[in-house]
Amino acid sequence: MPELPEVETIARGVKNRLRGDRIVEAWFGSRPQSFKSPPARQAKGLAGCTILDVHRTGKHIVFELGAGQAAMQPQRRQSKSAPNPPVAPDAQWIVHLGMTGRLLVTTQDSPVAPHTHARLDLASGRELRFVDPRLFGRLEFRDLRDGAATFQASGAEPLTIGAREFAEIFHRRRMPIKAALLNQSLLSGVGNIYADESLFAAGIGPRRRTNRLSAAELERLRLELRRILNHAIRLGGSSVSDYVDADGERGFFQLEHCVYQRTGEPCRRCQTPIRRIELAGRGTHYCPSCQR
DNA sequence: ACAGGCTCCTGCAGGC
DNA sequence: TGCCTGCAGGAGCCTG
Repeated sequence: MPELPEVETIARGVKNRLRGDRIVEAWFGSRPQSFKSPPARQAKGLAGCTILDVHRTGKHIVFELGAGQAAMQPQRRQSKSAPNPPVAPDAQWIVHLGMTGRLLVTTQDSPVAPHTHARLDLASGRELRFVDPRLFGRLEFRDLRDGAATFQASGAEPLTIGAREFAEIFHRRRMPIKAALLNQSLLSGVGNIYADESLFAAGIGPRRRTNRLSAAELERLRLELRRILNHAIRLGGSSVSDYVDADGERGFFQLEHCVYQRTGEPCRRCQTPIRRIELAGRGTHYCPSCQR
């Protein structure tokens, strides 16, 4: 299940492979759940666009697109020396992987996997495919020339948020801290794994109400969350090619979880069995001794 | 405005 | 061996 570190790694991998390539034609399937904007409009908008950049915002992968040939010119002029200057995009394609969504870069003749909901034919002869068995992922196209707003995450960015803003966000709420970490309108990108792991690292019980946490505890949580996310990004980086190319989720779960899905196993710090409860509708794992 | 619960969807693990 | 049940979860929506 891709959270911030996985999405960051995938976005980097896709960017390295596809930047500068052009979408010749796009095909969309017939599962309406997958499409945040109408599939016919997405296909029409994507056709002919050049992929200028790919990056992560929250758990979303954002493709910055240039319409037609004009977008390629600045890249050609600059190709050898300095990095390309930023080019204002004409459109964006926004991919949310949900739980089971994957982006695959394949050749055009490779067999189409079940649950493939979108295929983009590329000028390089390759194909970018969106595969998503559980249909929790979403695809959206925004034509910025039509006045659509640039995509923005609803919550703050966990890797860069400062101490004051972090404290302000959580201090006003009364919900359990675990629920708050999962709330994407507060922080964007944290999912179940990293919520549990960061709370363990910070020594905070998942049921604690956010407004009852001390300033020191909130700051500890902010720093541990950032540390764990960055650590996971470093681990994920090594396996991006496997993931994007073919079948591998291999490598993405190298991260040594301390609590997540370790119910009943001994805490790595104090040997107390890890406990599992349900909180905010999610399985929640914690050490009853280390987390207060 | 906020908190919390429900729902979507399918693959897989575990039990009988 | 094969079927059935329950579980996994991101985020939008609904209710209190």
